[in-house]
Amino acid sequence: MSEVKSLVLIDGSSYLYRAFYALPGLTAPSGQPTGAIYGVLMMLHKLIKDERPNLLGIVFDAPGKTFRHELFPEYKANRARTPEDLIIQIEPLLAAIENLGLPLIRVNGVEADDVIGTLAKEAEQRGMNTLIATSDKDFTQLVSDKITLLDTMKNRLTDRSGVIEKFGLPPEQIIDFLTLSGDASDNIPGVPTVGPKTAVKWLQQYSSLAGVIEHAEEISGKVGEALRESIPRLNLYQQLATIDCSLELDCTVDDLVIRESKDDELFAQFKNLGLHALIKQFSIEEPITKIRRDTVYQGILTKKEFEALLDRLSRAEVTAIDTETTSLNYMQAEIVGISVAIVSNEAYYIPLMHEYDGVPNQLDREYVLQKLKPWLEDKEAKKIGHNLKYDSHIFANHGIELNGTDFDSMLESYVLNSTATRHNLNAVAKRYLNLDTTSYEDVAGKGAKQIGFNQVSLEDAIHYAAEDADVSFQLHQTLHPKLMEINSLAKLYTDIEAPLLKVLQTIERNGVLIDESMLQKQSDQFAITLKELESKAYSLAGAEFNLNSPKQLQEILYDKLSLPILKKTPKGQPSTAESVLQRLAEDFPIVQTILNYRTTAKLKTTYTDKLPLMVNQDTGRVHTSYHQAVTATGRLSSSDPNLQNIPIRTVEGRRIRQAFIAPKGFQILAADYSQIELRIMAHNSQDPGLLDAFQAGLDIHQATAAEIFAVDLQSVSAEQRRSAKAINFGLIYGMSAFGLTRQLGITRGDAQEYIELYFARYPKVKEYMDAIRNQARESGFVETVFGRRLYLPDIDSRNYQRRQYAERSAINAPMQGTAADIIKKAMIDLEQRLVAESINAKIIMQVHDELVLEVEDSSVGAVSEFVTEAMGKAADLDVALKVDLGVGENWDQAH
DNA sequence: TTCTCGCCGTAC
DNA sequence: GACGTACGGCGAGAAT
Repeated sequence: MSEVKSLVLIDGSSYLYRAFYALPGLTAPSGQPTGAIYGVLMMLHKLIKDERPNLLGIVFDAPGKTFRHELFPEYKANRARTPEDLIIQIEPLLAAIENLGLPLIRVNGVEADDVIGTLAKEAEQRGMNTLIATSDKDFTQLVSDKITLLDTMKNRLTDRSGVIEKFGLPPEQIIDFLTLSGDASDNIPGVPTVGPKTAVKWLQQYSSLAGVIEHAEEISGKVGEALRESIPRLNLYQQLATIDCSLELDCTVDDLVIRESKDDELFAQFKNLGLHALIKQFSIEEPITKIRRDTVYQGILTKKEFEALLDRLSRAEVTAIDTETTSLNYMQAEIVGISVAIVSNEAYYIPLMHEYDGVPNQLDREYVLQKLKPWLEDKEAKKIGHNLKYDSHIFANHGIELNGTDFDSMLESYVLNSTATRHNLNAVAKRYLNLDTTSYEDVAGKGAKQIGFNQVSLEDAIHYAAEDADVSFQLHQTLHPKLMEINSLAKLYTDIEAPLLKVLQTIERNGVLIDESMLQKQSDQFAITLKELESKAYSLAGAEFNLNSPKQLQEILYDKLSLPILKKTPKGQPSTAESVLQRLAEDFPIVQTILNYRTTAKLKTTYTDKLPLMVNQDTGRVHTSYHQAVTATGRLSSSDPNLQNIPIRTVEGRRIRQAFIAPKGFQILAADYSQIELRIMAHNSQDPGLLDAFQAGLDIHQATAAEIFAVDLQSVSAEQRRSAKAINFGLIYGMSAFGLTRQLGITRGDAQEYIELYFARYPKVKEYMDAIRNQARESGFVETVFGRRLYLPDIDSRNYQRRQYAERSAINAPMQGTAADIIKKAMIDLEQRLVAESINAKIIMQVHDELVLEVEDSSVGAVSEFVTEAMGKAADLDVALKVDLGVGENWDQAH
C-alpha cells in the first residue's frame, strides 16, 4: 500500500516579515535582535508538528535582480528598505534551519514565488498533495485539486472553492485579475482606477484578459478609456503577475527530505541567542562534553577491603562522603550504602542494603557503622560532601552524630555565587568542572518506574555513588580556594554558613509539635463554610462553576456577568486576583462571596488539611526542611511543609498558629527583630533622621509620617501612618511611584510627591540608593554588611525591564541579605549557648526575622535573656537591634 | 497517568 | 507594564 506523499512548501520571506513585526522586543544577551528568528522557527515547528509532511522545502528570496526587474525597472521599487534589525537576523536564521536538517532553498536571481511554483507543479504532476504556507495572495493562482494554501497566522486553508469564495474568481483567472487590478506591494499599476471590484466584474463577463481586451471598446466611461489606454502595457503586467513554474532547478521534490538535525550546533546557537524556549520546543539535548577521565570507582565487599579503607580514612587529611538511602525524607531514610573519596578520581562505595536477585554478599550494616562511628563523629576528621545536612540526618537515624562537616560543596557554591540558579551536585559539577555526572534518574529511573536505591544493581550503584563522592571532593578542591581568595566570602562561609548547617540540622530534627485534632476540627468547619459559600456563589452567578478555577471564574465574572475589567494578567487574561476583586466587591456581592471562598479554601487546603499529613508518626512532630542554598539574598527557605508562610494577618489564619504547641511542661517562646531591614537601611545610609528616630525608640512609621506630612508626632493620623508605612516598605523593595500608587490607591502625582518628600526629609537615603546602584554597575554585584555578594548581571542589560529589576534587587538585597546574615549569626550563637548551659530549650523554627523556641517552663526567664542577647548582639550596627519577645502555650499566644 | 505552566495567595 | 524574597495548591493542557 503506497500512501500519497505530501509536500509542504514554505514562503520563508512571508514568515520572516510576519515574525519580525510580531515580535519586535526580543533580543539575545548580546543585544542581537532575535524576534524574527524565534518567530519563524516557532512557526516552522508548529507547522511540521501539525502537518507531518514527508517532504518539506523552505524557500527564501535570494539577493539580486530577477527577470521581473529586467522587464520592468519599477518592479517593487516602492518597497521600503529592509530594516537593519531584520537583515542581521537572516544569516543566523538560515544557519538554524540548516542545522535543523530542514531543506532550505535559495536561488540567486530567482524569486521565491517562482521556486515554489515550479516545485509545486512538479509535485502535482507526480500526484502529490502540496501545501504552500504563505500569506501572499499571489499564490492563489497556483491552487488546484492538489495544491492548497495555508495561512499559518490565521490558521486558514485556501483550496479552489476558497479562492472562489474570496475573489469571486477561480484560480486560473487570478493572473488576469492581478494584471487588471494591479499590485501595490509589487508596484505593478494595473489599469488605473480599476480595483478588485471592476476586475472581477469584467473577468466574470468576458472570462479572460484576452476577452476583456477584445471587448474594450464596449466599455464606456472613464474606466473604459483607462482600459483602452493601458492595453499596450497589459501583456507586460501579465508576465509580471505570473508565477513562473518552469524554472530549471538544481533540485527536485525528491531532494526535499528532512535530514537529521545537528543538535550540538543548535544548542550552542540557541543558547548564544538566549532562545531557550527553542531548545525546549525542538527537544534539543544539551551536548555531552564528557571529559575522559581515568577514574577508579570500586565497591567494598569484604572485611579486608573495608579495614584497609578504614585505615586510609583515619589518616586522610580530608574525605568526601556521601550516603545512599531509601528515602528523600530525612527523618525516615535508612542507609543503603556509603561512598567515600580521599583523592581525585578515586572513590569507594560500601553497599550495605542492596536487595535484588543475585545481589553479591555485602558487609553487615551494623558492623560497618560501628566501625566507622568514631571516625564519623571525630570533629578533627574533616569531611567534604554535597549537602551534608542531609547525610547528618541519615547518620543520626542510625545513632551517629556526623562531625567535622566543615566543607559542604553545595554551600561553597552558594557563597561564591548565590544567583547561579541551582546548587545541586550535577549543576555545580557542570558549572565548575564541566562534568556531566550520572543523574539519579540514570540509575534509578524516574516517575512511576523509579526504583529504590536498594534495588539498583551494584554495578550502577558503585558508579553513581562513588562518582558523587568523587565529584564533591573535586568541587571542594576547586571552590574552596576560590572562597579563600576573597576574605569576606571566606569569613561568611567559615563563620556563618558552615556552622549553621549543624544548627539547622538540629532545628529540623527538633521538629514542631502540632495539635492535629485542632487542625482537623478547623478543616471540618472550613468544609461547611465552603459548601455554604459555594452554593451562594452559584445562585448569585446563576450557574455552577469551579470556584477554584481562575479561568472559569474569569468567564463567569467578565463574560457572563460583564463586570468591568480593571486589570489583566501578564498573559492578557482579565485578572481575578485579590486586589482586583477587592475593588469590585462593594458593587457586586458575588465578588465578596468569591473572596471569602478563596481565603477559606486557601487556609483549608494549604494549612489545616496539609499540616496533619506532614506529622511524623514516630515523633508526633512536623519536620520541615530548611534550604540553605536557595535564595539569591541569603535568606533561608523552608519546604515540606513551608513553615515560613503560616498565616498571621487574619483572625481565622491565626487560629492555625494556635495548633503549633509546646508539650506539657513547656512554653513556646517567639522572638523577632523589630524593623530590622529599616534599621539596616539607617546604618547603611547613615541618614541622621532615620538614625535619630531609631535612637529615640520611636514608632518608625509614625516618625516617617510626621516628617513627610510635616506634623507633630502626636498629630499623625492613622491614614498618614498607613501611607508612611507603605513608603517605608516600598523603600526596602526599590519602590517606584507606580507601585506606591497601587498600594495606597492614590494618584501617581501624589505618590511621586510622597516619594520626593521622603527623599527630601531623608536625603542620605537617596544618596545611598544612588550609590548602591552605581556600585552594582561598576562591580557587577552588591554586598551585605558581612560581605555576602549578590551578582547582578542584568544591571547593564539593554532590556529596560531587566535592568530595572536588577536595580530594585540592588536596593533590596543588601538589606534583606544583611538581615539574613544577622539572624543566622544569632542562631549559631544561641544554639551554642543552649548547649553550653545545658538548658532544656530547643530552637524549633526560623521565619526570616523571627526565632521560635520550645522552652521548659522553669527556664523561660533564663532563655528569654539568652535569646534577647544573642539576637541583639548578632551585629554591631550604628542602630541598636531591637528584639520583641513573647511566650505562650502556642505560637499565636507567643506573639 | 504524570508533568509543566500560569495564576493566585500565604509569609517576611 | 508591577515594590524585594520565597513555597505550594489548583486547574488546564501537554506529554506519555
